[in-house]
Amino acid sequence: MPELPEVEGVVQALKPEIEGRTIKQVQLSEIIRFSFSEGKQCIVKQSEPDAFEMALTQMTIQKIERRAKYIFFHLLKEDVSYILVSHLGMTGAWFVVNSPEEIGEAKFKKHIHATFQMTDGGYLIYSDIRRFGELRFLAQLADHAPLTKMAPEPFDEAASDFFIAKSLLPKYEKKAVKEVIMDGQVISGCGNIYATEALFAQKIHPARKMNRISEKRKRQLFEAIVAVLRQSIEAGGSTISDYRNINGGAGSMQNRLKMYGKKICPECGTDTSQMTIGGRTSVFCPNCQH
DNA sequence: GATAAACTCCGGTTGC
DNA sequence: TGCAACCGGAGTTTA
Repeated sequence: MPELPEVEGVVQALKPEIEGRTIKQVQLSEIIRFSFSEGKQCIVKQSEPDAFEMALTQMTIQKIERRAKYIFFHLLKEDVSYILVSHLGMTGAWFVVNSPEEIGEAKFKKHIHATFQMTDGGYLIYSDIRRFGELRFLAQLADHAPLTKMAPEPFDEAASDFFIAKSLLPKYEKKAVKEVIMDGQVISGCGNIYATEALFAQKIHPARKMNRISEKRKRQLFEAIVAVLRQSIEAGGSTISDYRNINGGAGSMQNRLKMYGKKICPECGTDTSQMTIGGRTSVFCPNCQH
């Protein structure tokens, strides 16, 4: 499942391939169309499928950037700018190919949901096995309110102070630390994998209440999150489950994970424990983490 | 009104 | 071999 480092890898791979190119034609899948006719917004949000395809035709992709776990495609048509917001959900993947047939893995080829044919030939393709991802065409980010409520990028100078301030709010102070750090309105881009790793690195129990952690420890935890995110970006992300980069390739961070998905603590050899926190499976060492 | 918990989307994977 | 249970970002709905 793609988290911030994986999305960063996708964006870095897409940039040289796609920036500056113009979309000739867009084709959405029959599943998207059928779901829409049933009243559901499958992958494509806030737009009718026909309107989405029409709107993106002749758009030039000026710039691609990552924000939290989102990909922003900055678009331009007839001097007016727009944004295509993409979230990969659990199983979304982008491919840049000369023909859709080039997608090697059957399960990705089978679940193609958006095909962007470019004016210079070639295709930008969005595939999504479980359809948890989203494509949202907007005139401006404010047209989707949650995007304006995101915490700053964890690498921003102000992000640590932002985290401290948020953690003191009544809404968060009595919650489990893991639930808080995974909230995109508190810290951007920290999903289950990296929250698990950072809490283990800091020997903090994932269920510990926020108000039972000192400011100093909170700042240390924040730094641990930033460190593990940076390390993972350098390693090309974690290849777990259905994440692939745009070449269908794999990162290596999964080999460096110390607690996520582990049965035994690598530090002390104790069997790890599991519990559900904020609706998510959480792994920790009952001996090391307090 | 603010907050929280429940619910929704889905198919590959796992376990019986 | 078949089949039900399970999992999870982020948004929406219900309590």
